Amino acid sequence: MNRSSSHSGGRPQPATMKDVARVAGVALKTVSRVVNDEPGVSPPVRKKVKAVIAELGYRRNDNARVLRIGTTHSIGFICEDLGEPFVSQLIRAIESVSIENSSMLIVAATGGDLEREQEAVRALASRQVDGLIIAPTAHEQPYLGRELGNGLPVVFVDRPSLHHQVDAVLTDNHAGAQMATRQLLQYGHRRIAFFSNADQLFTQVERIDGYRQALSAEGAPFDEALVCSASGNPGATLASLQKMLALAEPVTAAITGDSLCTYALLRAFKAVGRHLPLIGFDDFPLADLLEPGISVIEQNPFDIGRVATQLLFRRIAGDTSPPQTIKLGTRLIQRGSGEVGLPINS
Amino acid sequence: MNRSSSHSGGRPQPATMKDVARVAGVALKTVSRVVNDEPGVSPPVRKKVKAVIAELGYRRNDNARVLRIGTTHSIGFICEDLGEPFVSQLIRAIESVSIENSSMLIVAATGGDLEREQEAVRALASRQVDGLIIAPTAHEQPYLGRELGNGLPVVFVDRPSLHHQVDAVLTDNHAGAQMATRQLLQYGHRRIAFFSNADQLFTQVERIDGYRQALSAEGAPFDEALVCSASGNPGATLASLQKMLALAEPVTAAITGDSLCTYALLRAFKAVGRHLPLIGFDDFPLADLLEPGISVIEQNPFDIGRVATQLLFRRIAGDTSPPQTIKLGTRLIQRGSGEVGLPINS
DNA sequence: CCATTCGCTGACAACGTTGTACGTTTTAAA
DNA sequence: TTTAAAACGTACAACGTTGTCAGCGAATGG
Repeated sequence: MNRSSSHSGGRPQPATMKDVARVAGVALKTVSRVVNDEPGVSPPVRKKVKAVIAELGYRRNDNARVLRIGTTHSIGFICEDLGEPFVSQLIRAIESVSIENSSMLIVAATGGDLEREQEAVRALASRQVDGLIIAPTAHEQPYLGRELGNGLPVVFVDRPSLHHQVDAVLTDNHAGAQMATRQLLQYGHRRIAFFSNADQLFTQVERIDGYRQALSAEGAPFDEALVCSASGNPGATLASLQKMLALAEPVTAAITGDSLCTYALLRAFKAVGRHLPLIGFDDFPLADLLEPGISVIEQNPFDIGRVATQLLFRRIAGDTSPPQTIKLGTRLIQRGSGEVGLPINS
Repeated sequence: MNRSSSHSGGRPQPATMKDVARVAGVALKTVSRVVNDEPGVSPPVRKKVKAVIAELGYRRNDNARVLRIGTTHSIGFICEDLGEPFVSQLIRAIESVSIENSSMLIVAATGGDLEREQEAVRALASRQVDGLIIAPTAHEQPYLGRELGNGLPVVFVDRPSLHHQVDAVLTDNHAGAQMATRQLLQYGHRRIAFFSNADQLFTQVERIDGYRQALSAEGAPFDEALVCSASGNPGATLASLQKMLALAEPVTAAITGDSLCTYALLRAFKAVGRHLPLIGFDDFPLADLLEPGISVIEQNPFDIGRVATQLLFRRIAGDTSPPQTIKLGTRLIQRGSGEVGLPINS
């Protein structure tokens, strides 16, 4: 059979070490030594082998290698949607740290479906990834026990695992929301709305909780009527806003749970012809160019990814200290030259 | 040695088919048949084997499988920066089509370094990916010959390969820029600037070329002084803009080469206190909420990724028709209620 | 001159899986 | 009952690589 590189139709069979050995007239193991830069091969033989390798276009088959060696030098990343800006920065960081540790990155999206999440974990585990980074969809990962039991290192990002003792790297959502709320309270606001898009989502729950806690710490009443939890939908956001403005004690400021909510609320502001002081979770491009500029609580997805991946590689290297949860701080970026602090009704 | 799942310290050895066979008291191949749902195993035996699999937490080792079967069911994606919004949508599409074809996606970033690009191709090829999607950094891929010779299917996205006969899926940058230019010309503009961020980049070259061609088709002179090619840098953009405004025949409208340029130019507008009619390449969130709304030429990175990946899987399936270049159209999104069409100097 | 070391090379088994070939038992048809 | 075929089960070799060990000649030491 033709095992050479370029000529003849069909998909040519790539050359193997055996082929190289045969053509070079040496033993298989000698080729292996040359390929892996191992000592014990005389310069002339080494040169000859290298020439044949180039001639045949030989490339080492890492799958066979893995079978022998045991480690794949690859990690997996599982999330809901690879297209989100937050995830995009996560991936960038994960890949970058991964390459530093000479590993490759396999990504998988679940679309928020728990079954696909399980399927992804199964597939990645079958491929013998050295470790897994998961931005989980749900609170529970019933399928994860087997993998953890098999010793697969796993780090959660953005959201924790509630039922497994696993490393997690999260944003300090609670503190971030508190910071935003306190800021608005400090400028005299008492009727602060919270626009969230999914009130069962961990990050959103934490943020609403921080908001709530900051309110009560300042003696401001928490009002269910000032919480909108369908803010992914622009229509629902507008309706909510109108309702809140029509209250006996109308809303005077707002916090949004993520950038989609911020977008939706900004559109609602435009629709009602009125702009309220607003602090949004997540920074977004051009936030400073809008009139007024939008203040935000900035998370740092790149850092989350970086820290998580570094932790993962420590686990892969054998670190068996107890699982830890790392919370990364947020930053309040004030924009709009004090808009946030405008007195009520201005 | 302990090959069971959970107890005992250290990293436990995962169970193998051999272990399952031994514990279940059947032959290796019988376990293989059960695992792969092949016929030829009686229900009681099948049940017994499944029970042992669950008991030992056995999981098939796909690397060994690959060695036998030959196909890894994985594809690779190589780009400059995994964090770009454009790339993010590409990945989303590629992963999605990949999963439909029961393949996983391995991603690699090059940071624009040709050597790392080569390294990534080498690594992915060594891992025996079934195919490769590349958003190339440079015009040349000197290293690619070996892989193509070895029969590795490759599809380029966003930018073509100039020296290899390879499939490519691109945006019709030329037509998009022409469309934008014609639109501005139609409203009477003759002094249209082009703000690009890298004039040697394929996409930017194409766009400038389209712009240039549309100008000359309408008898409008092309003026080197109206082209800024360092527009990634906000400072340079501002300086350019000021220079263009100070010309004897000053600029009256602008086209930007990508969203970063758009951002930079918008900031420059703000800095000089003057807003020119603008059509930007690439849509961006909130473009409609700015005052005035920003018109854009919209590309569709998701479609590019989808089409490219579908093409790749056709190649993987054995399609040997000649390499093709697919250009996807753009769409002009008009915003700002006619701002684009405002007469000069309004 | 023999014994020992050293540098180089090769034969072979193993990694975990699947395809092939061939037994053995059960079932159905003659 | 006999015969054929189906159903079930097993043994073995291969996929491409690397670790182990042994062999060989030459150089070194006594």
